[in-house]
Amino acid sequence: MIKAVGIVDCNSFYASCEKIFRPELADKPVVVLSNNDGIVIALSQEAKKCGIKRGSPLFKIKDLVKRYNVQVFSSNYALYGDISQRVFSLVDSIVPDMEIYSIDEAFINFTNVNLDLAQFCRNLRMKIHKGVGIPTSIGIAKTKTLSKIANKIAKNDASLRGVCDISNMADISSILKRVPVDDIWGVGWKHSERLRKSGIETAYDFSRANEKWVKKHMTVQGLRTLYELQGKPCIDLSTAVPAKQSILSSRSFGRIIRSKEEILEAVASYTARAAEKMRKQSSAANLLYVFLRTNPFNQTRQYHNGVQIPLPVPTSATSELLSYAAAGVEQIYREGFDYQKAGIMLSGLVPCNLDQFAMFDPEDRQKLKTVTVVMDEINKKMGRNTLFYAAAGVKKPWDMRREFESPHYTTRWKDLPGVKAE
DNA sequence: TCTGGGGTCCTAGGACCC
DNA sequence: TCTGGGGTCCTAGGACCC
Repeated sequence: MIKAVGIVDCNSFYASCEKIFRPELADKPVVVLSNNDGIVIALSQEAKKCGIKRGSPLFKIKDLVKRYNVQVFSSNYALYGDISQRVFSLVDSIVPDMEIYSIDEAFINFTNVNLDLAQFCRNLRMKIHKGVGIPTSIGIAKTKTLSKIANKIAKNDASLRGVCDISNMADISSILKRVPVDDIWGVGWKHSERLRKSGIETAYDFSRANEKWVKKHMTVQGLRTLYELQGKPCIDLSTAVPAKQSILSSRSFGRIIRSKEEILEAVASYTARAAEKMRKQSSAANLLYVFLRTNPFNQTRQYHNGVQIPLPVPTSATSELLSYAAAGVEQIYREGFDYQKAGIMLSGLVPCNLDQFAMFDPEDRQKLKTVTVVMDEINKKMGRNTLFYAAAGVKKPWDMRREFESPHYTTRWKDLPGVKAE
């Protein structure tokens, strides 16, 4: 039996998405910023060559942007989500079995497949590039963790033409010796520091580390990573998309906010978004968590606080959640702070459609259901926030900055790219 | 002036029960 | 008032990912 797993990873995904509709940017440096145009979260190969790093605040790279004429974009998640769907529905139509892992990555199951995997994957890449316009890299190995390592090699070695297959290699120790511990999937900043202190510098060292020590300091998750590096699969491929267990909606404000009224509006708007996401997966929440905080990077007086509110009956109705969220804000808000961020989290999610209702329930659920369904339908058809609750405010002084936003080419009718008639 | 947002998994420790 | 082990359930917080 052949046991192999592949990972398809879109190169510089957000930056590549922006390039699709702007062919003249094909070989130009492009960066994409976080919400509020704060830091760089994605950058094209060309931008990397200019010396720009992921995570840099925009104000710190202003000079480089100017000198190299770097194209700057605010993040446009509607566009990225749509392109992602196109990429992976194409992949899904070609491969035997896959698991979407993130917006720009999917694992492929090659167990019991009799194919020249490298050749198959080179074809797959080509089809994605031709069909959607996104460049990808593919790594193939015996386990997920090793496939991530192979993927990195594919990205960095042009002679491999985007695909690296190490699934058949009898001895991969020479490869593992070249991978620093902090490049291992599942080993983050904290653990790599501790590992280095114990003399474990590379993936090879880690694969031979003491199991008890690893379990003690890195829990069973660390142990799984260790086995995976040894070629023993421990992290399953799960092709079904599991329902989310919690849903978070939070934002830094476009500017400092002091008044309770504006916080209430912002939180109401986040609540509406979270509730919408929750209904999309047919869940209802048992628990609502609201938090707000000042900017931890500033020297100003700090205040972080949050409150958990148990909901008497699991619900997904926006109007109902709004009133609990507002009560939460009332509880934790203190006058006299420069607030920078707020958010809400819905958790204790249970499967539920709006047809169900509890006995002894004070709310008129039939009415709530009708209102909610109609609003969701209209917003889906006409664009987000066509209909919204007044509690979310109209002026939105707290809304994020997006100075460099690209048009919503694929998700907003009026932004469809035009074709000029001759 | 300016530093993202949205998730998951795991464990330790407290509350509570018998 | 003091004494004890053992079990379950829940939550906060840490670590990780993209």
